[in-house]
Amino acid sequence: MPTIDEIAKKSGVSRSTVSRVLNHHPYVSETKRFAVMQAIQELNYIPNAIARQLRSRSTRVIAILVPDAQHPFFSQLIQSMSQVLMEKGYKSSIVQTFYRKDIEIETLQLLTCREVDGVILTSLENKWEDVEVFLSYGPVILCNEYEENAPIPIFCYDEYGAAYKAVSYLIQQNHEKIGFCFDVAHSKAQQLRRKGYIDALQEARLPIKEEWMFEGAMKIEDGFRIFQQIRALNDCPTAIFTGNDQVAAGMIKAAANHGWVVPGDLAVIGYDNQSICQVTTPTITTISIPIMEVGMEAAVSMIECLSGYHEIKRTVKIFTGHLYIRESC
Amino acid sequence: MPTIDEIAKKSGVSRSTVSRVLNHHPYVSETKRFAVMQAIQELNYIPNAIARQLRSRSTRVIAILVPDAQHPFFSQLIQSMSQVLMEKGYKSSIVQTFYRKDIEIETLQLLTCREVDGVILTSLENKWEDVEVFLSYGPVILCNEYEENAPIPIFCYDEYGAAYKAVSYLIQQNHEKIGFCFDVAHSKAQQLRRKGYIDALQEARLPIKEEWMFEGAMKIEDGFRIFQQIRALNDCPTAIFTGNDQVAAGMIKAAANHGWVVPGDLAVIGYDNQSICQVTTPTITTISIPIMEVGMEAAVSMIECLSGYHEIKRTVKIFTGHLYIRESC
DNA sequence: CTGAAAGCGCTAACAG
DNA sequence: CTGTTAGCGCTTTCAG
Repeated sequence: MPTIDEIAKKSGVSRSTVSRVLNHHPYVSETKRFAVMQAIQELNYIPNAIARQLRSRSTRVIAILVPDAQHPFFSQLIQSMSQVLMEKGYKSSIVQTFYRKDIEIETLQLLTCREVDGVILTSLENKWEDVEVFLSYGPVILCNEYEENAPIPIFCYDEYGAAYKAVSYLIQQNHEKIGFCFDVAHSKAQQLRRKGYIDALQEARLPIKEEWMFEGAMKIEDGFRIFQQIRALNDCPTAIFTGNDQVAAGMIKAAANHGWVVPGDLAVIGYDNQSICQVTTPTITTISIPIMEVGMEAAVSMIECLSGYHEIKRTVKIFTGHLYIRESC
Repeated sequence: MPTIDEIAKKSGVSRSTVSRVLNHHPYVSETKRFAVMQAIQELNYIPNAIARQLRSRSTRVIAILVPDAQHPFFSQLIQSMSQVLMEKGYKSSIVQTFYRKDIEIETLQLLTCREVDGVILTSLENKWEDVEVFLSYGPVILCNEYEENAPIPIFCYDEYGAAYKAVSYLIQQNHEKIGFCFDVAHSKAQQLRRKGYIDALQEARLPIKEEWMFEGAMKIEDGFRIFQQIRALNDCPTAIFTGNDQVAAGMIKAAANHGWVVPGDLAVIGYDNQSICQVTTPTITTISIPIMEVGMEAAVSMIECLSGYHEIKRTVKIFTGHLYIRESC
């Protein structure tokens, strides 16, 4: 593995000159540039990235934190962010928290020790105070999560509005007993959704029952499980806002397997508008949100923060979801 | 951002001593260790990771190359690999090739410039000769792809056997016109699958028609599209080996939308045994393969290569898939 | 047990 | 236009 010094020696120039041609500086004579290029070719030289990073104090790596890379929602976010970052010459380091606080903090520490240039959080496991201390070390961006007063760029959905819209639609269909699913209780985004759900019910003077709210709703299997929980209830909801399409798909299938008719016996509404909505029977009515767009905007914003064109300050961009009606309610 | 020198100064020792306590060396007096620890605490010091990496010539970062992080198959692989790597103190840098040759090469170059310690390839876009040149710079592992003679660890599925098994099952059900889907033609794994498909047909003296083989089969939408292609054929197959569950799900739904009965009018068989198999109507008969296990083993193997316990040599571990019968054929 | 010194590979003033 | 020089922050001999 040749170093810059070997190139310098071989091409008969100083190491600065080699560095200059490497970095496309002007003011290098054609002769020397050529000699250097040739040596680089011959020795098959590639500059050591770590040494450069130490010098330049920048790694061009962005950490993207997700709870679970396997979930379609997050993998879509990862895909869109990575693509934008790559196009701009940044690499993305994906870290899964598995909903664990400690992993989130450890990753933020990569900022402190200069191993990454920035961090994009797609969920928030810790209290904001515990995250805030890292802000002085580099840009942190919130995407898909909301935090009151956080002085950073935030890209999120109108969770309140989406839930309100979904539940209102169910009410409009004459449902009076409506359930709600969420993933983790500590998420602000989920709390906003819950508020939308409750407000819609309250305005319609419909019953609000704790036993109609189900935690841990992320995957198809959770849909199976929650259907069983519903079935076991004395007083079952007739409609449910599942919070994501995977859960909706699982619930629809579990219901069918037990002879329930969807939407007749149980109306189901999803969230995200993923492809899976189109392949279940019945197909899934859902909240359509611009996942890729949000990922891309967050990535662009990160790059802007890093280019230092403007100081990092609180900006909140809220993306609106709209109801996409199919067959499940 | 304090450096090791500031800690040294503050705690009244040399920078070597600070380094020693940082690295849990023995032979540091309790008094000094304590003083250093205190200074670290007070100044909130975290060692600069890049400087360490430059010194130690190791980044503890593994690049994981996937064509598309959004596809459930690859996101499962990513998840399992990342988890194992994280547990062993490695970070994973996910790079999507989007099936592009140049991105694959660029990522392998990260090995050359020491920015990553190893590379795991979950697909292979370039000719092997073009990848081989990077082997001298660090461990490269093949996972989910096969390459004759590559002198590296390979973890893959018995693609030939799986396809043969699936197609034989369809033949057993008295199908005589059987179609085949694949993602990209240059993949060795896909070529092996195709061979299994063709051999099974040949042994049963069944017709082999190029027009029953469909390229670009990756996602639900591809299932929709390929169904349309099938429908447009003068002579339609009565059964199809879709190569992945997403495509199977899409095809089943498209068929139903056009009044076809699955499996009556078209028998469909998937691959991967993902959760989606359980939510379609009919549910999907598929080839079940141990995706997570393969990912984990590949990650473990990478760590072993890096620990240098044994030299890197060709090892081929083939995982067997088995037929998981549900309703779609 | 501890400190001085050398250097990982590269960049960027600075002075020609 | 080019070379010398001084580090980036850390680890690790090598002598005490």
